[in-house]
Amino acid sequence: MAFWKPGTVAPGISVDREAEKETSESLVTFVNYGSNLSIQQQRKRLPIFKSRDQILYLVERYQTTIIVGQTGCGKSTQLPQYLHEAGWTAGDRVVACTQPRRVAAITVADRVASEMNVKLGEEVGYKIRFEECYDPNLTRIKYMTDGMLFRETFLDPLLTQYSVIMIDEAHERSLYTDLLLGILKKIQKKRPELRLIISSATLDAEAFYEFYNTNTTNDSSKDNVSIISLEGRMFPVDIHYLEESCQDYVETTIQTAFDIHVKEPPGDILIFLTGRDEIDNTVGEILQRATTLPRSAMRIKPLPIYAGLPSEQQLEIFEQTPHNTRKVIVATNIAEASITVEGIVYVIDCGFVKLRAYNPKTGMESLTVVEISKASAQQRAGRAGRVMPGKAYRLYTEDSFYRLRDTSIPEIQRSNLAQVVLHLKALGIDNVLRFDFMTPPPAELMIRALELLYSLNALDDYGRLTMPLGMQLAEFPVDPMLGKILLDSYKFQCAEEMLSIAAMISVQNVFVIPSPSTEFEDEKRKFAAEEGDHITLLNVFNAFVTRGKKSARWCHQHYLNFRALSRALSIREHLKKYLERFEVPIESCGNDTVKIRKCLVSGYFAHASKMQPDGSFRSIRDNVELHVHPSSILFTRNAPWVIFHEVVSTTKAFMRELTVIDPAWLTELAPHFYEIKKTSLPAH
DNA sequence: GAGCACTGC
Repeated sequence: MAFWKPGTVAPGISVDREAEKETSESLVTFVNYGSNLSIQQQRKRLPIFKSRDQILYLVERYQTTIIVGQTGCGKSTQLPQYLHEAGWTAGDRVVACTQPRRVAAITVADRVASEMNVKLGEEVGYKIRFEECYDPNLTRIKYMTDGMLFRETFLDPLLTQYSVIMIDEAHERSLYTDLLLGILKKIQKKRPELRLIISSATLDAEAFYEFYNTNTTNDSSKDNVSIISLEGRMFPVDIHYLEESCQDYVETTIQTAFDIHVKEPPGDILIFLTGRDEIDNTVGEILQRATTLPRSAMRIKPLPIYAGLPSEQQLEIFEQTPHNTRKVIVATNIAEASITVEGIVYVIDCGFVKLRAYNPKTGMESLTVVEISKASAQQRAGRAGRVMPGKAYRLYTEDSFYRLRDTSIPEIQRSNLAQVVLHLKALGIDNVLRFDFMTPPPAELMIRALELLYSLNALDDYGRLTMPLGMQLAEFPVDPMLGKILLDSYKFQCAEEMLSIAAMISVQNVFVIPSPSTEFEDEKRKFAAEEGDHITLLNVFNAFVTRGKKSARWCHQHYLNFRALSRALSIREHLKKYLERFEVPIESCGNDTVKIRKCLVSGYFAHASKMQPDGSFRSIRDNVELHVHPSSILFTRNAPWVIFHEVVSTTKAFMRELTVIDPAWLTELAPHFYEIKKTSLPAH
C-alpha cells in the first residue's frame, strides 16, 4: 500500500511533546546509568538542568507553574529535587508529586532516592494503595498516585504539610487528576503560599493556564500563572499517512507490518489495535503468513499484549528475540502510556481506541471503538523514537488526522459520578453542580449520580450526606452500591462472604480464557453456582485461599488469573479494615446463599431485570432490553429474575455479573424504590 | 445464542 511522506522536514521533531516518559512505567525496567559520570554530573547533563534556575524563579514568583516537558527531559525526577535543594522542604514541609499510575510512583521514587543516595522510604518515599513507603517525620519528597493525594484531603482538607504539589502527567486527565485540579484551586484561595506545578502536554497547556489564572485585568504582570516549555530528548519520527482511507484496518495493519519487515532495516514494530479479538487474529495471521517468507529472510515474531493477558505472557514482550528475528508487538492502548518497550523503531497506528462511556439516561456504560485524538496519535508515534530515529505509519489520511479532536474527552465527563459526588459532599462541597471543574461534566451525569445516592439513602431530602451511612459510603473505597451491601451485610450475618464478593467484583479478568476455550469452560464449571456469578466468584475466591493455597501454579491449572486473585486478597483486607472501623459485625453465614443474595439485593435493587419469553431480559427500572453476557454462568441457564452488577453495551446491552433472585425480595428490601412499580411485579 | 480498552482509592 502507499504511504505518503509529507514534506521533507521530519515532522517527528514535534512528535510526542506531551510524552513524558522518563517515568518509565514498564513492567520490567532496564536502567542504564550509563557512563562513568557521577550521578551529579549526569543530572547536570539532563535538558531540564539548563532551566533549573528559571523554573525555581517561576515557582517562587507564581502560584502555579505549568511545565510543558518533552520526553526524557527529567522533570518527574529532577524538579522535586531542585525544590528540595532550594529549600521548599525546610521546616518539615513536603514536596508532593502525583502520578496517574502506581508503578510510576514507585519507579520514580526509587530512582530519585538512588540519585540522592538515600534509602527509599526516608527522605524520598512513595504512597500508593496497599503500599506505603515513607516516613511522616523524615520524608521530604513524596511520590504518590493522584487518587492517594485526593484521599488525603479527607484527613487534611488544606493539605497543610505540602509546600509544593506537582501534578505529573496532567494531560492524561485521569478522574482523580481532574478532581485534584479543582480542589487545589480551591485550596490556593485559602493557602496563597501553596505552589502548584502542572506538568502537561503542549496541546492543552493553555487550558491549564486559563483555569488557574485569576488575573482579570489586561495587565499580564498581575498573572499568577506561568508557562515554561522544556526541550526533550526524543529522536525524530517520520510520519507516514495513507493516501486513501482503508476499508479494513486489521488487514492493512498486517500488510504494513510485512512491508516494513521486507523493506526496512532491523528494528522492532509496535502495532496499536483496539481489543483482544483483533490482536489475537492479527498475531495468528502474521504467524500464518510468516511461513511464506523466503528462507533467507529475517524471521518475524508477533507477540500480543493487553491487560487481560496473564503476567507470564505479558512479560514475553520484554524478552530479547533470537538473532535475526524482528519482534512485532500487537497491543491495545496499554502500550500508549502504561507499558514501555525499548527497541521499537516502527509504529503502526490504526487510529482507533476502545473507550468506555457512561450514558446517564440509561445508567448504562458502553464500550465502543472511537477515533483517537491528535494527542494520542502523537503519543503513539513517539513510541518509535525512544532509541533511534523511527517511523510511524498511520492507517488514515493526513486529512483525517487534522479532523481528529485535539485531546480525548476527560474521564470525568464520561463516567458514573456517584463516587465523585459522594467525595465532594464529604469535603463539604454541597453544591456539586457548581464545583469549579476544569471541564465540568454534563449536568445529567451529576443528576443521575444524585438520584442513585438518594435511592441508597446516602443523601437526604436536602441533598446532604446522611450520617453515618452517607459519610461511610464516601470514605469507603468501593462503588456506592457495593459499599451499601457491605454496610448492610450484618443484617444477613454475611460480611465475610460479601467482603470476598466485593473484592472479586472489583478486579478484572479473573478467568484466563485460552483461544480454543473448551477446556476452560470445563474448569470454570467446577466453580459454577446455579445462583449465578457472585456466588461463583465467591467459590473461586474460597478455593484459591483453601485448596489453591494462594498459589500461582494452582491458578494456572484452573485457568485463573493469579495477579487478579492476589489483588482481590489485598482489596478484601483493605475493605475489611474499613468495616471494622465502621464497627460492622463480621460474621459468616456459611453456605446460606439466600442470605447472600438478599444482601446483594439490598444494594443492587435498582439493577433488577426480568426474563422475556424470547430469552432476552428487560430492566425493571427503565424497561430497557438487556442480554446475559456470554461470560456469565447464567448464559446457558434459565433465570426468570436477576440482579446484575453492570451493563456494558458492545454489540448489545450485556448484563455482567448476574445473580438469580426472588422478585419478592425487591419489595421486601427496597420498598421505597419499588412501591410505584409494584404492578410490574408478580403477585406473591 | 456468543464476548470482555485502561487506570485508580
